[in-house]
Amino acid sequence: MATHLVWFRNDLRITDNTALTAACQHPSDRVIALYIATPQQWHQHDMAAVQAGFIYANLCTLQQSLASIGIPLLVLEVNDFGGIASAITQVCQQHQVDALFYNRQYPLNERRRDQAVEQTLSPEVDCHGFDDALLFPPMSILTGKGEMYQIYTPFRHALIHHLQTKLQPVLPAPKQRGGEVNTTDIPPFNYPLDSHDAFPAGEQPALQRLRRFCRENVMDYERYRDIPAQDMTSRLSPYLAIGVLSVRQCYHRLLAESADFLLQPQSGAFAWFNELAWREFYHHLLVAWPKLSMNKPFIGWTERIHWNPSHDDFQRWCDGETGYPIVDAAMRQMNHTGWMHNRLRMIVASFLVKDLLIDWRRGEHYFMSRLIDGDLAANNGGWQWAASTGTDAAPYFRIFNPTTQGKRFDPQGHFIRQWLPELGDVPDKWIHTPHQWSEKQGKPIDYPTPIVDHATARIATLVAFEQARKPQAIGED
DNA sequence: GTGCACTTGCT
DNA sequence: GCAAGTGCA
Repeated sequence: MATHLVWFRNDLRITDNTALTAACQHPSDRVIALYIATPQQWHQHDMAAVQAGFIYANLCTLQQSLASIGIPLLVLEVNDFGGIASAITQVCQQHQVDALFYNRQYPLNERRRDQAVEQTLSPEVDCHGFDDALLFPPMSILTGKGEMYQIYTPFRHALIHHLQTKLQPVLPAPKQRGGEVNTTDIPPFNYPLDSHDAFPAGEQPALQRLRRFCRENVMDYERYRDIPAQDMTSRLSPYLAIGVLSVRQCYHRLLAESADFLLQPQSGAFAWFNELAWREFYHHLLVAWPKLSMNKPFIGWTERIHWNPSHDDFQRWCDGETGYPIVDAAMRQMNHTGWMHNRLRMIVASFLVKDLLIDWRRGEHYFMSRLIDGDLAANNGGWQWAASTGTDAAPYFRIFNPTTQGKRFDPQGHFIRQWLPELGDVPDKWIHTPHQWSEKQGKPIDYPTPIVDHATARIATLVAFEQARKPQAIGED
């Protein structure tokens, strides 16, 4: 009989958990689980209080579900990654652990942390890392030249090929083992913890939501996903971000409901699959190009852009006080709920970068500090896409018009009115340009005038990008 | 080399 | 129509 320690990190579930399953392979072995909170590290990574609260809530349900299969959960708190190796060593000595099991995390700091742990523990403790967080391990989906893709569409083609030939099945939760496990309440982390009713904690609510979405909503996803007032998105991102749900579970569930969706690129199921594929793409990218984890843009020359350093402009964007209703409503949705509709994320990101000419990294960090589904790879990928600094050739001269976007995706202003009650009197026709209505009527409204004129800002941004791209053209002749 | 294609737009 | 390059097969 051996003692196995399962170290939970971004995989707070017992179903389809590769490391947990491996640790439980032999019924006679003793299995204990461990989670280590790292408040200092979270702070450095701008983790949102809603996400920390969500982790805490899900850890509590994880403790229960682990107890139900006879596995006790230890929860420790260590300030940062530096203290983890010694903390785990101590646990291993206390419980006479023979082997450590964990699912790999791919960002740079996490990989370094795991290396340090393995070095410290070996050879007394066998360490087993598993690829579990993605459909396929990073650097396993490659071009003909053996390199990671830089363009999404060919990556997706290769991904589909892999899915059809070598995807792992979903793993069931391990069978119950050993005797009863007593649980005591997990003390709250030494970190701000917020919670929100919109995302109930636990694997069961997550799986229910997944099943329901794939059964009832996904067919309409292509048609309605861009309408924030409709809210036809899956709302599964918070669960995926901390691993309450696995992406394999999502894919298999989708396949169970729409067996041939890969043959129907127009279907809602395919559109949603695209989102899972984007997640996969961005995670693979982050591993292939470490600079992406180091605050660097993918396209080098964009480092030469002279960003607007304004603290005030940035703050107004953060607070939803820009005078562009769709932008402000979106920011207030995020500030109040910890979540923002995907279409709106693109709109507000484009606005910060292309209208205010503010460094995308400030927006990226702000998003992380507010989002319940904050995920380094997806968030960075999304921001670099919006800022035109990323892999895909989203030409920088393609700039969202916030008013046009608002009219297209929230025509009657249903979403805007939800978050900007001060615009209650503004007729639908003017809901995207309330200041114009106000002037016309001679009625003041309690809402800011636009922080910038879009047409003017657009030109300025084009110039700033063009100058950065061709610096030698300046001052010559 | 050679041709095709490139998330979600805008004036 | 833009506008321009280059990743990928």
